[in-house]
Amino acid sequence: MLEYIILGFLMDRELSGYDLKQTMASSTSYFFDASFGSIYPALKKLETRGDVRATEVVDGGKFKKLYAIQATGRETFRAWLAGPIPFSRTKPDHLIPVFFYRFLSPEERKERLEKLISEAQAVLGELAAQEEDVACKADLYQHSALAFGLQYYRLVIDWCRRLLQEDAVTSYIETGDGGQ
Amino acid sequence: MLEYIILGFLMDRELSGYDLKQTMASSTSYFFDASFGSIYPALKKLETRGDVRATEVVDGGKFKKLYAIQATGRETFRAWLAGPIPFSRTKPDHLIPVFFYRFLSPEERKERLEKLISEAQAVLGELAAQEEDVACKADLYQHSALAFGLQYYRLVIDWCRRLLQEDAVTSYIETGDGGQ
DNA sequence: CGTTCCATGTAAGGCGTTACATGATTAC
DNA sequence: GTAATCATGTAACGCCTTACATGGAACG
Repeated sequence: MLEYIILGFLMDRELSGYDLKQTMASSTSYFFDASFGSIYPALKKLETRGDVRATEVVDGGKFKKLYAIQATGRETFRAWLAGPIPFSRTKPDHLIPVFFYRFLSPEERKERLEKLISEAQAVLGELAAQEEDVACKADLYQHSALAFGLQYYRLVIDWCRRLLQEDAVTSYIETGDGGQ
Repeated sequence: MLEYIILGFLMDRELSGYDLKQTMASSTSYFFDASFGSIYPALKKLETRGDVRATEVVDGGKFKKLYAIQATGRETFRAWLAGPIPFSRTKPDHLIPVFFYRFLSPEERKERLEKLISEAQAVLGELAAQEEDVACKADLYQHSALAFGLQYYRLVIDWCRRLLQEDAVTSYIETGDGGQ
């Protein structure tokens, strides 16, 4: 996962390991964050694979290794972003690809979001079923945890639907044909 | 984490590794789940430590190892539940202790929930600040991810407040003094 | 009599963290 | 001059997953 996120950030501009850490801290830290201990080895691995290439520079008297994404890296990233991303119940992983949705076509985005909605609805259905047979044997706190789960998945679904709508409007404005 | 959750489930009744897996699947799987590959070694570790004790039984012609929590195990669990649990931004870990809140006193619950609220508010504040300086340079999708974060933390805060209130009412009914 | 479910466990490996080690530059 | 920040990296370890290995019982 980390490797793809790094590639995603490098899609826009060259960054060092330190830059990546800072970028994450100020943009994705509420759903994804990584330590230096995982960022640096990940960059090394990406370089070995040829997905990125490092340039050693001195910027303002400071030594830096700037990593630039290569053609194969862009391909790796695209393939990951366009491919199926397993739905996680225990982490808001669905936010990660969304962060990079600008690299997908309107059709691909629509497909992804609709899939996300159906997956979230499936879990919501399960939780709703749990709520019924749990109402008697569960205590206030277990019930409250379940209530959180229900609200959480409703939030996910509403949020996806809103994004789907906004995206359709934006695509319409940009292309004049609603992405058809 | 897993070890404590196992202890939490064993607080009520004896369970086997298989039972634990099933119990999680039908109660905590939307915020916590574990595979057999982690459950069995965890039980072994807990047994070595003396927190649980196993009894081999034959139930309906099927071999089973039922684990019973011991006094030291109850103490271990209590200490974990009453102690500070690091706030995670990337996982809804805050739900885990709540699931076992019945083992805390009303005062402890109140303290925990208030702390959770203040931690969530701190993150919400950060995200709100991000939203302002990000509004121009972020695209629809990055902005949407941030919007999800904002709504998520609002949900966490509202949910904590509601639980805090419900808990106060329940404690009042049960003890007749609101837990004072 | 084969498939599914019950039930326990191990081995290898992935993916990440914390703590450590190093050194330059900047700010006070 | 010393503390904070910038910057890179390694080593040890934690904690979990997947895949595998095994075997009995129940269902049709």
